[in-house]
Amino acid sequence: MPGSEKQVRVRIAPSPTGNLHVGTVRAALFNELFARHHGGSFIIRIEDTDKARSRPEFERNILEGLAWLGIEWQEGPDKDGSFGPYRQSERIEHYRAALQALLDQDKAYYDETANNVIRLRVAPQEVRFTDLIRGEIITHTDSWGGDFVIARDLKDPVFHLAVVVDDAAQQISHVIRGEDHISNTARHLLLQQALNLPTPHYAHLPLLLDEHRRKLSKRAGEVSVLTYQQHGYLPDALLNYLALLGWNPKNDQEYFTHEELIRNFNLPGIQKGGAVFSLVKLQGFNKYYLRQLSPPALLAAAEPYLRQAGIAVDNTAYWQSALQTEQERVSTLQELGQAVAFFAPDWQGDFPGTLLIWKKSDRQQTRQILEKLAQFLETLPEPTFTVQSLHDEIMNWLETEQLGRGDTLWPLRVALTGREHSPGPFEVAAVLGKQATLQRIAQALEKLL
RNA sequence: GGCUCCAUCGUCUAACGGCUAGGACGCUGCCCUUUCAAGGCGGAAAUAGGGGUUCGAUUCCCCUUGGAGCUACCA
Repeated sequence: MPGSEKQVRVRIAPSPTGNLHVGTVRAALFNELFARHHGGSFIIRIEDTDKARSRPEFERNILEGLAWLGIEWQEGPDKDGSFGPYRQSERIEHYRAALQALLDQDKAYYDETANNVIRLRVAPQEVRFTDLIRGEIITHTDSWGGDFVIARDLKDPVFHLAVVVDDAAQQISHVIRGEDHISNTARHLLLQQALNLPTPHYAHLPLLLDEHRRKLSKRAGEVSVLTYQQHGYLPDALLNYLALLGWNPKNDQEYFTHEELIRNFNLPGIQKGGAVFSLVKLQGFNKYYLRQLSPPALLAAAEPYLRQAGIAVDNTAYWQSALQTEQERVSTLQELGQAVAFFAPDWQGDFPGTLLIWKKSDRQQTRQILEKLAQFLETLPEPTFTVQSLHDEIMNWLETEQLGRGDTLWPLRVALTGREHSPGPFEVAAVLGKQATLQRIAQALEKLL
């Protein structure tokens, strides 16, 4: 078309028949990135024409999940624009009018042989359109049998009719949706022709696949965003990972902020083949984003998970330091909450005494060393309880006492943490402070009697 | 079955028709080291097969094979 470029308006049209799905998130993300890259609008339209399965709590879950991820929309059921309403259940009049027009012009008819549903008349023909990602796609109407159902009755339209009417009414310029809709597109084109409506551009995204390379579905497991939220994945990590599933910037960059994604996003960077959703790789991203958090941000993010692990955060500085010792060692906030449990002031070291004994040592020797170490630590002033000073002091002491590192540091670490694997003893002791450190060593000694 | 889409390491992917096919995650060897991580330095790992076109195909065309999606009065 000559003249000014049409305003970019895109949408996602989730049906509120389940909690927010990662596939929906990725479609939402790609639409949002496309809109913002082109200075356009991103719209959320709730497709609740399936009255039996649609539920308001699912709509809420979808909207809250997208907001949690930092995906922004300009118009939606909770954000009025000039193209509302944004729930199909509230747009029945539009569909009724369209259906009536089709019936009046004899472009559609009541099918008396099948429950009196309304069908669109379709002359046998080839339907073609240009997909922005795949190029020209040609379908013959014979392949699905021609006339197709567009409504159960005047007030009960089927998805095909509703999308076409709404996309036109809301001036959608680009329909960016899952590959599973490719075969529906021909029907939508036919409907647009019958209703004299414009045809938007279409771009069909590759599917998200499970480990068996089948379409990611609820049955396949962890597809609900809520689950990832509960497990302690960071929104930025999920967003970054999802953006790279089926799209890439044509270079080696892996980590993107939301703004960088907006700047770099384009349709040619979208892949044609389906992409397997890998929890392992998502964990890698989450680990990376976890490491980027400042101590206050880390505490803020981790607090719900600490509470979940039975930890009351009464001392901000203490818990910030405690979290830092595990920050690089875990991949989710949930793991983090469990990992720092031993820092609780009222921790009762519930571990077997044998765990205190280093592989080349024995019970008696371990006891003697811990006793001596406690006496030595007793002489250190409180300000010495920093990672660096403790390291220097204890290492020096080991040398003068002619003691082995493993023989000493392993039991110390276990005495303080009760764990086979944990942060180093200096890090932990520095957080605990002198008093708690000595107390835990004393507690451990009792296990060696 | 019919229709449609797709095809580079295990996975996500890069490579104007032109270097030893690059990166990331994972796996793995060594170093570091009190454990586990982290970190440093290495390694294994891919163009599905067959025909063309071309001086030259990962790249373009065809066939085969394989996979997926759709095939609802669900969206």
